[in-house]
Amino acid sequence: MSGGGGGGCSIVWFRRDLRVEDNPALAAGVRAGAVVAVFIWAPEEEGTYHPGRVSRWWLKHSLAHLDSSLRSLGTCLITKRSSDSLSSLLQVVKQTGATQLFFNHLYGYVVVISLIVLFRLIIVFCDLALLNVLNFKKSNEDNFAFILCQFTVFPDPLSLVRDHRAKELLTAQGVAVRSFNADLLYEPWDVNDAQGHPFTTFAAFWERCLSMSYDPDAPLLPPKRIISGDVSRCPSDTLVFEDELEKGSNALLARAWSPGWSNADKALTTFINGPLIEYSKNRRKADSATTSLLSPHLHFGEVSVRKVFHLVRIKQVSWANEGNKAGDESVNLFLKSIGLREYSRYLSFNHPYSHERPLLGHLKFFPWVVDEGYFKAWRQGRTGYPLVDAGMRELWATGWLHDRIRVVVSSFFVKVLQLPWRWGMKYFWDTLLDADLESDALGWQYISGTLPDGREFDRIDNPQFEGYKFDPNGEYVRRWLPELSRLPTEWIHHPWNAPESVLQAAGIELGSNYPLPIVGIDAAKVRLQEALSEMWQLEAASRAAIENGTEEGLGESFESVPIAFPEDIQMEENHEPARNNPAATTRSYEDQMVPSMTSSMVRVEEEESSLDLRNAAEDGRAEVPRNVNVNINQEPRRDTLNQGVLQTVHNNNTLPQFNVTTGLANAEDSTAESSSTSRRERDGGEVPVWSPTTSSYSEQLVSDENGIGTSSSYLQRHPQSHQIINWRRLSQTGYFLKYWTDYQAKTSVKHMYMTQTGSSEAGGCNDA
DNA sequence: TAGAGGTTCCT
DNA sequence: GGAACCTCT
Repeated sequence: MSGGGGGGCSIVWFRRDLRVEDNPALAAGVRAGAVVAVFIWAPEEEGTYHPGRVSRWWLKHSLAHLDSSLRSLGTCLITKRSSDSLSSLLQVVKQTGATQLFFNHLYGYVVVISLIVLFRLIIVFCDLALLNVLNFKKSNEDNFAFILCQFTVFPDPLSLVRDHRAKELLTAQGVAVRSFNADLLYEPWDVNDAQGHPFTTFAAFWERCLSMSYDPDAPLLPPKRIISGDVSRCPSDTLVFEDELEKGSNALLARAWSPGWSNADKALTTFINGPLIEYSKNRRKADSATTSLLSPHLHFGEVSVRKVFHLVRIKQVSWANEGNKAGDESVNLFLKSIGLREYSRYLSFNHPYSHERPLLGHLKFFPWVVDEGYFKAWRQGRTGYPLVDAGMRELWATGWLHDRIRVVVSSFFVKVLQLPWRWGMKYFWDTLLDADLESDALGWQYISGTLPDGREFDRIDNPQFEGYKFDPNGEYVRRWLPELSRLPTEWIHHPWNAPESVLQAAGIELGSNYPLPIVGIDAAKVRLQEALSEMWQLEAASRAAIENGTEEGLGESFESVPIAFPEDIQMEENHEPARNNPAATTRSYEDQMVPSMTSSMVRVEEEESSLDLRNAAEDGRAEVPRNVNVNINQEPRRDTLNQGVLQTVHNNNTLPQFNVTTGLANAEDSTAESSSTSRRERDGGEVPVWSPTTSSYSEQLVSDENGIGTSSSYLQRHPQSHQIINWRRLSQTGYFLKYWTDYQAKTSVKHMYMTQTGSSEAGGCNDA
């Protein structure tokens, strides 16, 4: 391996580390000599989770900022448009004569799937073939075409695996590759319990992180100067991050946000010297001004989490010396949110499929309400619950939401509306500036009760009470729901209880200019209990079938009846619902359009912005059908699908995935007549099937004595059927999961990365 | 001081 | 909804 700067240049591959400060890969490149900085834009590789409009807007500006910083240091950012990062990387190697590649780790999910149904079939029929393929690969065969093929068709459990393939491929081409941890305080494999096992609850995980025997690496300074590699034969592609339709909406984002690493740095300083000290006191406020607003910067790696950690800890020490208890508490609380981000990566490392697959087995039997009217009302902030609606309007308008409000709106989504959680996650993904697959998956699974330490599913938070908790004076609601702006605080979070005279005085006509509650909370509670009973019943039936040996596969198929992702269900009201056209691949961006910024973001006159918002709500999107707003307490109509599902459970099916497909077709037929028809299905979200066809999974579920639980109370209430997936077992079950475990064991991913990282350079290739 | 009762927080 | 933490008697 060539070291030092004497030979060819180094490529520094930027991904989600768009900064020059505390960037170990860049620092290594600079140490090694001449540098070619590269960013490859390959959104297709992200499959369903390719970046939404607001994320793309951020990326565009962040890259421009990075390029400008690199230019001032002596080089520039080469950008490439690609459908395949690896081949683009190889191309850059050839064009620049690079002999080294440096990049920083990603730990997240990589999903390379677009034709999900097709993929199901591939899995069913090609299991063995893929196994052979893997063996082939493991034999160290250096076959570029094969790896590329695998790369584009195969859903990687982890970015680490993808990166490892890049490393293998480039090493075979004579390029020395090194990667670094730049995204986490501690590598996921370094944080284990006393037995050396990964933690399965956040509190224990974070406690361990904070008591590690060594501190996270101190942040690196930016390079003083960068010697540019020869890029004369390596032209940049022009990257297009927004179309004409999106530009108008995006222009408004710039009034509130400043992407770019040095702006991130400013935001960090501002926060530490300002809101941080009152972070604990203000944590119950829905107001964004009390938060760090760092999340989009962190997502794109514009600021290093280690720098955040160090600066905040320094502040904590100084406050501790002053005896400032509130400051100390605030820091702990803020660091906890940093810890949650760490934990999301930790989970995705240890449990690669948690963005698609509930970690607890029972939820796959939950009969989700598949109602596009509900979904639309939620998206548009027209559910009739002011706090929820205000949150959804803020999200829609600004691409951002306070963490508390995220919990409120997503909890409402799952528990009250009982819409498939993956729909909501996908919508967040498309609309949040800080959309982050790992964090969002953690959040939604927490809400959906699928984490061992998450909320119980059978608990419904009442948005009215939450409203008075997080927005006691109604300011937040009034800011985002101008139609309620004149309603007294007493009624602001439950206008449906307000006397007619009060409503009249406030200019509110419920069901007309503001909806009645879309679902009554009491009705939702009843409905949720029914749904849970049904879930346990189905789960028990499935288990019985498995024990009888009549049903081998279903227990493993976590997605028995798929529900299309919302992007597949076209969101516009003026289109036929996509259930009539599930294969439609056209994407609707309408729901991502930002109609207006409002006062909280742009600090313009309240009245003007309110008008904007109102206009936007009425013009920018199709109206929510009136009937959606007035059917309070109305039970969504059930169709016969569930009977079919039950039959499916009892039937002897050797290919459960086909049931899946059939179930989808049936569902489409049964609901084709009306877009406002409600129906229930057993699970949420169209999920690519990497569920195995082997039978070991279910047995492990049943027989596992080491299973981890949800909160014990919940378990106690459902001892009869609560089978919990053991996470260690989970990671060993299923074809792909098995693949990952094998991968970890046989290629020693951990060892590989440890020996590559700068912190243990003696074990890796030398830098000279 | 044990225990009742209230409050807070929950990834 | 309930564990964990308080305050009060």
